[in-house]
Amino acid sequence: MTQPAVSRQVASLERKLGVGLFRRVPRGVEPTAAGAIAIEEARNVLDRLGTLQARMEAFADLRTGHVRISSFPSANTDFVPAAIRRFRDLYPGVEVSLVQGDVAGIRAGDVDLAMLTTWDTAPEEVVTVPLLDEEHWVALSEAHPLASLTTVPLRQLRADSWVEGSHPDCLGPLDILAEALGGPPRVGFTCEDWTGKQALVAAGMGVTIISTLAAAALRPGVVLRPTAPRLPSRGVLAATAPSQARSPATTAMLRVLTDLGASYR
Amino acid sequence: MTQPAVSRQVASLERKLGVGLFRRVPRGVEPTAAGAIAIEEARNVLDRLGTLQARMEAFADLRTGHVRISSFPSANTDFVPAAIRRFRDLYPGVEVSLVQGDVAGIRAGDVDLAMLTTWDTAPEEVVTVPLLDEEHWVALSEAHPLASLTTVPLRQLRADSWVEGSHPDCLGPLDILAEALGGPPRVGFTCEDWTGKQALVAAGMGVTIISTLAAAALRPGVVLRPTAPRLPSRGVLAATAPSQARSPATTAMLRVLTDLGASYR
DNA sequence: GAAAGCCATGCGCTTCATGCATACCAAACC
DNA sequence: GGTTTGGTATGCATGAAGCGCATGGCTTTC
Repeated sequence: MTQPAVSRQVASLERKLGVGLFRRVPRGVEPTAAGAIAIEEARNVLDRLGTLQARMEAFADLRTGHVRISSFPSANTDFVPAAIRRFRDLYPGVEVSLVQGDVAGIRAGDVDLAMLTTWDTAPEEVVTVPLLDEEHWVALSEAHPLASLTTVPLRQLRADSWVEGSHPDCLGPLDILAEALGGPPRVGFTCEDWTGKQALVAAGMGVTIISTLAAAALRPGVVLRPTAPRLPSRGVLAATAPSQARSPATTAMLRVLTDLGASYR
Repeated sequence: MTQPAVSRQVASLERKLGVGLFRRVPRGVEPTAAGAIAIEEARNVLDRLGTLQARMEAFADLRTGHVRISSFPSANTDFVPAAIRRFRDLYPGVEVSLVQGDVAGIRAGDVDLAMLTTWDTAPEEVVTVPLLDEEHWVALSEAHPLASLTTVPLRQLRADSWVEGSHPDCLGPLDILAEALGGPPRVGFTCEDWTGKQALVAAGMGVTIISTLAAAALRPGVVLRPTAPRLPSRGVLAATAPSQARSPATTAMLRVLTDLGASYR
């Protein structure tokens, strides 16, 4: 800012306030009593503007903020917790929540980032980013007659009892499984969580399907085997608001998720 | 301010800060976490700006401030104290000082308002405002032989002892007095202050000249008489910086002085 | 299905602020 | 005493930024 500009601004301010702020002395200017107070108060104003900007930068620089993630059981087994762990190491000031809710929560403002699979349908207005592709294996008790095979023909599981979950991704698209089996699976148990399902399988009470993400927390006594025919793979996605409506923390979390997803390949 | 202007400003601010401040929801906007903080801090900034303005208005509205006046003994006798009294009644928040210094102090910044007479010379760059014209009388002891006259011929005071002060305005231009007397006055005493001079006069130790302003505090035992020929009158002025460089308090004091001067006529 | 709210954007305009060059003033210096 | 120097105010022209109006797009509501 050049000197004439300052000169004008000061003169204009003096006119607006109706008070002289500077006395013109031989070798420059000198604040009047009012001017000294004006300088003091102006510093206060600048200080406040500074803290405003600093607090906003804290959001932009990820020293504070909040990300709310909705996810699904198999992603919660290992992938999302690992992402949260990495995120908190990188940005300890940012709060991370795992919330109940689905992808519709993004539009409603209840969720910042939703984990999805390609078997889900995403609304039009959210952006989905592919993270990784996962395979499906059949999970058997290590005492199961077919446990010694390297690849399990699905038809031979026709008579087995199947453990399903309430979440639709638990056994995958049932029609595909039914086709491979040669008929609808015989569902012996329904269990919400992976721990319970694996416990049932380990106890020899049935077989089930486990995907890559859920396989990270495999219980002793349970073995995984590829199937013939192969079960279809499934893409895992993250859904967020479009980039201009995304918070810096959400963007950062998305980056952590894609990085982590890449390392899974 | 119209809605599109606000919309643009918010968008621009969000771009500058790198943080979204409002989420666009179906029926309007809603502050984000960062936006809520920004609003809070913005209120702080506005508060500070408000106090800045309020404190400046306190100067403009004469609820605070400072006037430094330099004056001379006869004006200090009654006129200036009365003006200060009236000023403080009108503007109790404004501090008033009587300072040592002369009209040169205005330029130097030590004095805001200087009392002058037409017998003084004022620098070019100050503004002088006439307040009143004062007459001069001869002061005699009430026991003085000429005290019974309504008008005292100055020639008859040729042989009297005169009391002068160190300040040049005490006996007025000596040459005029000398001409009226028919010769230089015989100076018997020199006394700085009016009280002392009047005491000497009351004690019959000499005579002196007293002007209108000094006459306000006339001591018992001293009488004032017009002279023949009449002594010249003298204008009393106030000198300040030019109006655009004047503080509101100085302007107000100048107004009080002119009002009070007018009431002296 | 139509109407009403509400935010974002294109467009044209005005206003404000800035920078450059310069005038002006007083002090300091040779 | 004249000249140089440090510093502020002003005329002028350029440039940018902000505003208002009108409009578009989207959603909710009657």
